[in-house]
Amino acid sequence: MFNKETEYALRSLVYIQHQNDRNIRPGIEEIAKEIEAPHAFTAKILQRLVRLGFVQSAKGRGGGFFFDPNKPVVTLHDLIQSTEGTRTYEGCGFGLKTCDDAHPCPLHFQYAPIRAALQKLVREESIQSLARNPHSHFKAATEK
Amino acid sequence: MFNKETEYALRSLVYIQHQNDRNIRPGIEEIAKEIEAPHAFTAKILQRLVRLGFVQSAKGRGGGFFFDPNKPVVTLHDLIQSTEGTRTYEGCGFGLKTCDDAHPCPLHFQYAPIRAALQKLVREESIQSLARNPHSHFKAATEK
DNA sequence: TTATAAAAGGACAATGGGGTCTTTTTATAT
DNA sequence: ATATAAAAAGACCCCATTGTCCTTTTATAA
Repeated sequence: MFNKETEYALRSLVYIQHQNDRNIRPGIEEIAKEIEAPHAFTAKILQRLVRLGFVQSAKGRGGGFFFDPNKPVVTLHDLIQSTEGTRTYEGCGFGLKTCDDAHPCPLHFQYAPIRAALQKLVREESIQSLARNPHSHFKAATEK
Repeated sequence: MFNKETEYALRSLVYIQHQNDRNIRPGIEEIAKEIEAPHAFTAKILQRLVRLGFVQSAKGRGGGFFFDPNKPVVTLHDLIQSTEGTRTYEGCGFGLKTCDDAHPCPLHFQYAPIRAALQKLVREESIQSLARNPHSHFKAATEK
């Protein structure tokens, strides 16, 4: 569904929140290993996410990544907006600049409800909701 | 939703079928102009689609692109498989190699039904069904 | 049979995605 | 204070996507 940067960002943040909930502030090596992503690239991505304020970091001994519990949750939509953009679930499936019920592309009435469901998903789910999802057993992640 | 190549391919083929239904075999200049895509790139894409047998072409004066009415319809899934691949609607939303009901990623139960709807869409809709869709007014297409 | 109209083919180029590697900065434990 | 552990920063690289442009082949109309 999403590109590598978004996937690594998503998995990293969920892992960080998951560990934070256990009073651990994981470092980049641990994160990259656990989510099965290249560590240098993951570092770059997290660096950006820290600059954007999605997550915080502490340098030096005992440092690592962590969330400020006082900040609002980070929705998938927030995250995706900052990485690959929302074209995937906000644009016209046919690629038209203007496409709506009044001027539909040939795919419009079939695609619109799916796109709406995607939008609902990314706006309702957050790093926190995923990290605390009792139905999932997220440990390591892998991709070809 | 899809990348440029897929979008241009999709719009080109739908336009060709639409014109064929009016006994016209459009040429590359006309197609590119109508779907608002770069003509040289569109030519490259159509060249590939001809080689793959999705559509046919005639060289020389009075030439152009056309579908063989005796061939089976080209589903969106067929087309997408030949361009960007089906990762968008077949992979795990979280990027896990293995993710199913038994070993779900944190997004699995929310994403699975949407992915299934996407798969249904691309398998049920075809170039032909889109070209003949009475509810759409596809003329020109545009994208930023 | 020759000029012309069209698609096919191939070389090239810009941009962004997906990375690596090394150095620098910062914090902390000793 | 100093060695050490960590994140930050920046230079660099490869390749796929997204194109352009020029030449060649093929068909047809005149």
